[in-house]
Amino acid sequence: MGRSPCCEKAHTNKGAWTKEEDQRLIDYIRLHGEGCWRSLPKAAGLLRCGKSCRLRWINYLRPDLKRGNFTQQEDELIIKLHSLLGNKWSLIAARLPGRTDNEIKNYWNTHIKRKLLSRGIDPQTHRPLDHQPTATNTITPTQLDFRSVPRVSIANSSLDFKSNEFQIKAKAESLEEGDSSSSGMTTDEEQLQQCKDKFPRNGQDLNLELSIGTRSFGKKNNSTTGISTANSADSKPLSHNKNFRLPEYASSICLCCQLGFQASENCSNCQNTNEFNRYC
DNA sequence: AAGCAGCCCAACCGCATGTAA
DNA sequence: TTTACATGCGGTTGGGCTGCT
Repeated sequence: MGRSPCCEKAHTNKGAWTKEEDQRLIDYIRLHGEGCWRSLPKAAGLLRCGKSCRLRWINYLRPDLKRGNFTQQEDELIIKLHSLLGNKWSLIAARLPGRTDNEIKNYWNTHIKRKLLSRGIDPQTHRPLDHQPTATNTITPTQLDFRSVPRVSIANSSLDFKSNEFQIKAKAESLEEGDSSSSGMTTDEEQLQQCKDKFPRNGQDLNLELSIGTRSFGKKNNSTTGISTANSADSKPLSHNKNFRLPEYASSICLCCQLGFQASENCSNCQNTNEFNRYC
């Protein structure tokens, strides 16, 4: 079954946005807020498709965007997050205040990939380039199908999906407590140790507690996984809900804080509850 | 100065997912 | 339960910019 186009393509502009179009979009959203992207172009007098308007707003016009170069801290945080989440750019962006998924994706492809390759690290697997995969290797983030699991959490460095269909074992905690110098260290443990060496903790312990939310905060519990969705609020887009406030769990899952990111003391995600900030 | 190649990034496209009817 | 629609995500593209010859 083919899908109908999202808009009437014959009468829409494409390509770069003009200043006038930008201003129209900004003015409209200031007056009416985000949401209902399909009808927005017509209402705002723009000859653009709704998706294009949404993208332009999210990636370029939003007032809370941080422009300019990525800092060294952001670089390292992106690398850490990518090693955990894979190409889940929206999840990564949710943990970098003021950065968009598109921006991070571009930055990854143009800078960080090269940087990791120069360090002799495979950007996809975060393993040494000469590493030969074995049958017992743990699953890399990019192999995870997050969509099949509505909400998962990585707590205490270990988790199971769907009754042991597969398992990730990140042993940072046990390494922390155990004797890493022992000759009995496994290959994975060695790699984790290397990873720990590569990413100094800025004086704090690395806590891998991580929760991954779906786009909408649905009402249902997932009985097959036994993992409940985050809240029971209205599942409409956040901007549609005038009573929207940051979910209660948000501060508990702020990964930039959990990772010991130095700037976390001032993490705007944890403090700011306006609707432009996504949960972090 | 002109031509070329490579890089960067804004924008597009197709697909997946959630939801309302 | 099914279907159509709206939205969001990730991969890809292409035009502009920059540096090199």
